[in-house]
Amino acid sequence: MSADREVTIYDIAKYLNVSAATVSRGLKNNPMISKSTRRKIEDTAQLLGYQSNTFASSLRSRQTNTLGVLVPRLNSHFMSSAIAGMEDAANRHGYNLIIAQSLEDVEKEKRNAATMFNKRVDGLLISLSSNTQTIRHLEPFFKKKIPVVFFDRIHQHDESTAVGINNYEAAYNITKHLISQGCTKIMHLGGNVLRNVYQERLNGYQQALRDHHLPVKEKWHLTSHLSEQAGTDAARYILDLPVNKRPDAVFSANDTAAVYCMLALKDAGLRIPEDIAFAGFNNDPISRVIAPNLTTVEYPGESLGHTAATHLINHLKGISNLYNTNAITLRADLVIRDSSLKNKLQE
Amino acid sequence: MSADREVTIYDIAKYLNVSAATVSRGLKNNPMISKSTRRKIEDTAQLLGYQSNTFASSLRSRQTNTLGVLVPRLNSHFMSSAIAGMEDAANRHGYNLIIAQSLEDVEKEKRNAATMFNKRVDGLLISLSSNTQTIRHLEPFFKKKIPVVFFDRIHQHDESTAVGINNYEAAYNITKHLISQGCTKIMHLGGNVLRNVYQERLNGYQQALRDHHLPVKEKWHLTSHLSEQAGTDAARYILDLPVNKRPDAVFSANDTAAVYCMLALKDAGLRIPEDIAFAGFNNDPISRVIAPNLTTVEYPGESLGHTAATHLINHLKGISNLYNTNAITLRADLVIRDSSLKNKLQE
DNA sequence: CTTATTTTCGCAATCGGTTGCGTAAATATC
DNA sequence: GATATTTACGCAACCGATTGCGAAAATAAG
Repeated sequence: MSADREVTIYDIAKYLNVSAATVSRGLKNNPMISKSTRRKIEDTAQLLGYQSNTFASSLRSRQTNTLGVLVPRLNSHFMSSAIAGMEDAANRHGYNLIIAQSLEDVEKEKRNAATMFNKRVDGLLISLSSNTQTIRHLEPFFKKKIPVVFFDRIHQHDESTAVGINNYEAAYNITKHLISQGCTKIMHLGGNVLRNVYQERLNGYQQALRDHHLPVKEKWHLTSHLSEQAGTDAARYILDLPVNKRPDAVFSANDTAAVYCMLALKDAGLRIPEDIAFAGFNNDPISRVIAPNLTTVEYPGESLGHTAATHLINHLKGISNLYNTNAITLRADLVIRDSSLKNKLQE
Repeated sequence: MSADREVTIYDIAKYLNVSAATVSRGLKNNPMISKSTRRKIEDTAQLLGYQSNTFASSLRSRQTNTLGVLVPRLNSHFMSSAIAGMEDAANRHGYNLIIAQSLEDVEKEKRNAATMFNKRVDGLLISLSSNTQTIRHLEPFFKKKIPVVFFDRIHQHDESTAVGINNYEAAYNITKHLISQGCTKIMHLGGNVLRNVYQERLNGYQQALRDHHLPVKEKWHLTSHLSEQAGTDAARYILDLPVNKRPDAVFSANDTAAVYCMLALKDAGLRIPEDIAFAGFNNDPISRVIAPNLTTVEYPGESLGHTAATHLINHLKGISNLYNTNAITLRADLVIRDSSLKNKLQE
């Protein structure tokens, strides 16, 4: 009854006059142990209130059933959905998640990676911070053959899988859509091109312009953190242009910037989509609240997280081999809404 | 150079001709070890590429530097902000977070609690699932003196602290505000009253009505999951009422339901706030995007998470004692916006 | 009733740090 | 210069579960 002393397999062993080895095996349903003693062990464990000690187990067996998750920020709709998906997949297979955020700071990312390594996570799920240049800080993982899966913000690497969408294609298609609506002066609000997602969205946007013989102007490409403020600033930028030089459409690399740009332009009296059409990216909840509803790209956070985690776990369980899979690309459909439908009346 | 063999303190010890005990102490900056050998140990650790093994440490020292976080859902703005705050606080003090979600299911909450216990978290941060009745599944924590901090969805308990806001007061004040705008028929969209937050908001709403001699009608109190669908359903409910029986204001226990109710009512031609005023709860991003902007209560997720985690860590470090603190109440101010300002023109 | 197999289990080493206690060396005290 | 303190470190026993290998017990084969 003493509160501090832990109940161990030795207590169960003593109680049943068997060895700790037998108890250990019995608890793990090892077929080596007879059905009857296995039952007795389980019953006694229940009776004594035994709780397995994960450390002791991890120390010896060299596996933790824990996955590390390293993200730039936790509090965005996309990211929290992705993590929800991961948690669901992990939980389903008996894994736990250790989560840390880099807050877009490489140094913190490095420290967090080191911590995860020290905690001996069985695998790592990572989305890079905006200013990460190399992934040398992940070397310890590669060296020790700890599987790494990149998601969303990817880095090409031979020994890991990248889970995401075809950003190029999505951006290309949404730009094409704007062009099909009669827009010819399309501006792009982009993120740091150090990150593949923003680089690819920029590329898709530019290629669509070129393919439709529209000019690619540097003035129409604004780079920012895609924050609310960035959206508002972009609106200011547009309003400061001479009226005849203003874009007739904006494609933003996320919904937040798009929405706050729209809000400011609406305040200034511009009509959407008549004066200026809008398209975003992510299908964030705010895109369905803004008036008019924002055309965007469905970025399936939850299933992306679920897929990434499941892929990692399958590798750990030996069901599949991660090293053979270079990339997993999820479907990311266009969600056409009123913010870009200039031809609505005609149709 | 063999890839599998781990570098341990014994390797460092052998390299420097000292004992492993000295290395262990040196690595932890134990003053018992001289400055010079401490430096040598650190240098050698660096040289050999030593990475501490957390399990071995946890096994012996009986502490994991890990906090368990158990929430109903990860992917809401409030919750992901709270977790971001916790992560920040934890990281600052050398703690890690293990996160799991109950998906509003008690059984999953129980299983997750057991897992966290087995993982020997140093402390637990929990927000209850909507249908949790008792907290017997947390008994192992209390018995073993593992500190538990409730946040948001609280349960009163002698040996744990509850971190949240004064829901009663906030609801009272926001209802009072609606009354001050001339509203007399105020409807309430509430959540499951099993959870304190929804019970208290309901109480505050009702008391405000009574204090202003307004009737408290059961018909004007809808209980739901406060989802988007619930908001839309509430709108349907309102529209189905005879025009002269319709409420002239809605106070929703969250912003999501409020916003989707607004959208549906606007579609039906009702004017906000002229025909029907609106107030929500949480200050979710969508509340600043909907037109007109939604009056709401600022629920500071990030600082709430930060506070809860810091409080827990301070207890663990012996800086303060959690058992002395019954509750921590954060400020939750009203955010008055256009959705409720009927007197705007007059003012 | 032997001998060969299969089942079922125990022994003991191991995983990698941590820590109470003891002691030699270094420094201080008178 | 002898004794009292302080400093710096080593010894060895843990922490609690896992697992290769060997062996006893139970069952099958002849």
